[in-house]
Amino acid sequence: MCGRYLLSYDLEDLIKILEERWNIRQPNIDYYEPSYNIAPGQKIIALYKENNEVAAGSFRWGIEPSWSKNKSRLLINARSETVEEKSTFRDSYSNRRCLILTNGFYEWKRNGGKTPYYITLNEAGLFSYAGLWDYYNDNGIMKKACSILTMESNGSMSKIHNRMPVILNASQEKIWLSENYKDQDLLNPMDSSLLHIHEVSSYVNKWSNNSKKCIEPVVNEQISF
DNA sequence: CCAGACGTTGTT
DNA sequence: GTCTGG
DNA sequence: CCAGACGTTGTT
DNA sequence: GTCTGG
Repeated sequence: MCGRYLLSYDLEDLIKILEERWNIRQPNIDYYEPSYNIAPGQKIIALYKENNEVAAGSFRWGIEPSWSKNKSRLLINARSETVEEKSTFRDSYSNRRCLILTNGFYEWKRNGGKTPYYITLNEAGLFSYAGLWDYYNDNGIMKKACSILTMESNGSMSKIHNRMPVILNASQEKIWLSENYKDQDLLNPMDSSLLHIHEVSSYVNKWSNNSKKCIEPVVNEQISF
């Protein structure tokens, strides 16, 4: 699963990357703070198609279906295996795919307790998760929310957790956002040998802890006699 | 037809 | 809203 | 995802 | 345990 991640670039650097890599000149970002600890419900940045152009926009992390009575139960993930058939996601899958910008995520390994790990893509810097978006009604104002697709973990990721986010490479990103995307087998693309993983401290557990300390490696102390 | 679920994860 | 189950 | 709350009434 | 909030 993917329930906590980061996007820690300064706004200036992020805007530069958006222009160089996506030719986005006027990102429609109404709120951004660099974060080492993005939690469900927060404002995040994603790329989506608007007027047939790739645009950057602000989204809430967590889709809330229009019929939902329990407004606080956000759908932060969507299973890639079933996204085409589930009524909650099917329309978004057809018409509202997005790329959720990131430079790494966290996963907790259950082992009696829970140990957090920081996972990133080797040398890639900024990358993205395949996502879906939909509108939600915020006191009469329609706003955008999104979910991160998940897939079965493979390789070293499966030692930590059985699920991982769907990560797309540059060419897959373009296909994912294209209007004529059909089922091009993009939902299970990541070879986790490309991922770099290291243990971090439980400092990251608390969402309000938002600093570089979240991603600092923990070296397990050897107990010597 | 109406009633009830509709999502994911982890844990049990 | 839309689908499934009875 | 994890952390933290989880209840009511009356009085200040 | 289960729900809410970030």
